Amino acid sequence: MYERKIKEDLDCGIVAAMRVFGAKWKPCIIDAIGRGIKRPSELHRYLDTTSPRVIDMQLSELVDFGVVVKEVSPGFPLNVAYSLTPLGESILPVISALDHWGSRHKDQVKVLHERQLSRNRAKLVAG
Amino acid sequence: MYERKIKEDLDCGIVAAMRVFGAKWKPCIIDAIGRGIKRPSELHRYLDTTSPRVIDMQLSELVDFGVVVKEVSPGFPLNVAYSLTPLGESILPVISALDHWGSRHKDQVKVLHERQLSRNRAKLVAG
DNA sequence: TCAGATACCGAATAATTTTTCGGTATAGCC
DNA sequence: GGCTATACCGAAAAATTATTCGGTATCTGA
Repeated sequence: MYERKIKEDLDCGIVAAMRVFGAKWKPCIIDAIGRGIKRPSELHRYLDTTSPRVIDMQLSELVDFGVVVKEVSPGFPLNVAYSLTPLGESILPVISALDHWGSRHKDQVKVLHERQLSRNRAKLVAG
Repeated sequence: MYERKIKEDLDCGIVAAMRVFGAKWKPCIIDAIGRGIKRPSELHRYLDTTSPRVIDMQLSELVDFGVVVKEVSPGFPLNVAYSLTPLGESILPVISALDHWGSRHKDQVKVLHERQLSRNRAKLVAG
C-alpha cells in the first residue's frame, strides 16, 4: 500500500497490463486461482517460496482491481475463497503465454542467470 | 546491477519469464526495438517518460540475457544499434499479448487505478 | 580548439516492493 | 479456559529497482 509518486502512462497497453498483474507474485497467484487453488491457506501452501503476507497483500490489491473476488462462507473453519472475475479470466491467456515462454526457455534462462550472477560477483571483487 | 539475495524458482515458467523481461521498462524497450527503434538516442526520445539511464541499464541487462545484441558501425555520429536475437523475437508475441490486454482494458484500469489511489489517500488520512 | 551530437558509466539517492515479525479475531474441540 | 486452525493486518526492516546527477570518450564540422 504505497502511493506512487511517479506517474505512469496508462495509455500504453503494456504499462497498463503491468500495472494490474506485473508484480512479482501476482501472475502466480492469478494462475493458481485459475487452477482452482482458491483458499488463502491453500495458496500459502501452494506458493511456498512466497511469504504469506505478500500473498495476502497482493490478493487484496487484485480484489481492488476487480481481478478476483473474495467470498466468505459461514462455516468451520472460517471458509474464504477467491475466484477470478471475468476481468481476471481475461488475464489467463496472457499469463499462459508468459508461462509457455518461460517453460520453453527456462534452461537457457537458468544458465544466463548464473552467468549474470558471476559477472556481477566479478565486478564486485574488481570494484 | 544487484546480486539477488532471494532465490527464485526459475523452474516455474512464469517466474523465469518475469526474470527476463518483467522489469518496469523492459517490455517497452523490447517492443520498441521490435518496431524498429534501435538506436539508443532514438529509444531515449521514444520512451520519453523514462530516464535514459534506466534504458541504458536495462538494455545492457537484455544484452546479458541474449535478448538483444548491440552492433556498432563505424561512422558518424557514433552509430550503435540494438536488435532482437531469436530469443528476443520469441518474446514479441508475449509482449503483444500484454499490450492487447492492456489496450483493451486500459480505461477500466485507469478508473480502478484512481479508485485505489483515493482509497490509499483516505487510509493515510484516517491512520 | 571548441561546440554539439552520440554513447556510455559510477555513485548516491529516492522510490517501491517484498519480507519478517508479531499481533488480533473467530470458531470448534478437549 | 487452553489449544488448534483459519484469516487477517500494521509496522519496521530488508531488498530491489528506478532516477538523478555528473562525469568520460569519440567524432565532426565550424
